[in-house]
Amino acid sequence: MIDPWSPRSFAEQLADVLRTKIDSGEWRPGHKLPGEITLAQTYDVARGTVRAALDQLREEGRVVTFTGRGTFVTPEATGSPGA
Amino acid sequence: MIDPWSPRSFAEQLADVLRTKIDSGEWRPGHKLPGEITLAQTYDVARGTVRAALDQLREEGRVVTFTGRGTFVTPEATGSPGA
Amino acid sequence: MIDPWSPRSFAEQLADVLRTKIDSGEWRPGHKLPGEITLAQTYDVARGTVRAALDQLREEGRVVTFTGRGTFVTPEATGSPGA
Amino acid sequence: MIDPWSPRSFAEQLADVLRTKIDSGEWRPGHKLPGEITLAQTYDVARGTVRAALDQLREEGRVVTFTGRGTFVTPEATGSPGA
DNA sequence: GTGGTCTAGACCACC
DNA sequence: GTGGTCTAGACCACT
Repeated sequence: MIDPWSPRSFAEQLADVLRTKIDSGEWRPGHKLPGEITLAQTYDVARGTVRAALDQLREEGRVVTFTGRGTFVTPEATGSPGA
Repeated sequence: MIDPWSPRSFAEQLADVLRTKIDSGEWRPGHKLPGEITLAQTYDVARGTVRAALDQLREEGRVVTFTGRGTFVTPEATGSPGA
Repeated sequence: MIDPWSPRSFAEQLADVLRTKIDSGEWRPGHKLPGEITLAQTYDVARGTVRAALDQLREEGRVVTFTGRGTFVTPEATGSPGA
Repeated sequence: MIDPWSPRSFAEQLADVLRTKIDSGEWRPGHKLPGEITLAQTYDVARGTVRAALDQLREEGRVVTFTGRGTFVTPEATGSPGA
């Protein structure tokens, strides 16, 4: 899903992928995201890249993270309220 | 009552729930709290998490515990003196 | 080992039994005694009786007990220093 | 170094050991303590017990810990200013 | 019954 | 790598 030839950075691409899951409703409000390591393995990117992508989503208010607990989809972050 | 997606840890959430019962006067001074095991079952958390929550309330001076007897609401811990 | 027809109380008899194990060196300094429940089952006496016997040995300085840890033979409590 | 027959709990004993290293100046201000897992292995106790010991030293102001970095001796925690 | 201590393991974000 | 949180279980003395 991450395209090395894309003009967008890995982090941006990963953020796009995750953002889509959130906005599409695949990951609903309150959903617990996979851990950083799992995401890194799943998309074959470095952990730093995962952190950069999550930083972006955090700034957008789509996810919130809590030390020792995990990263979660913000309750009000869904683009498709229906579904 | 414990929300895994809350920004607060399980222990903090449980402390919040218990603190509210105390401050609201639902549990009046001298009231004996449910046992640690009962609380763990009631809120579906581990006993260690219950103890962490009670540790917090103990530091706040809202409850006192006696080995072999239980945990009780401190005489001066109520927010609603009336009732 | 506890004789219902003995003129000595169950607690005294149990204390005698345990004291012998200590003084004889069978239970050496630092030895951790069986738990109260185990002792009660082993000698077929009530837990209160076990506590009474242990109280006696504590007064004699032969054992020390710590909440949540257990009861131990006092380091200097052996009658047979040799062994 | 942790004595199961001590009158003090494992956590207290471990706190004693570490406190001595600090107060004696063996671990000077700013010194980074071994990680929790290392301490657990070194003293053969569970990590939870290590954390209980560190909690105590933290309350005493002898150490400070930073998530993801480690636990360090507080600048003012030394008993032997010279050395 | 109660709380107190300890174990062994897991998964998490942070650096 | 680090510490932070949580689980599930054990055994203990105390009341």
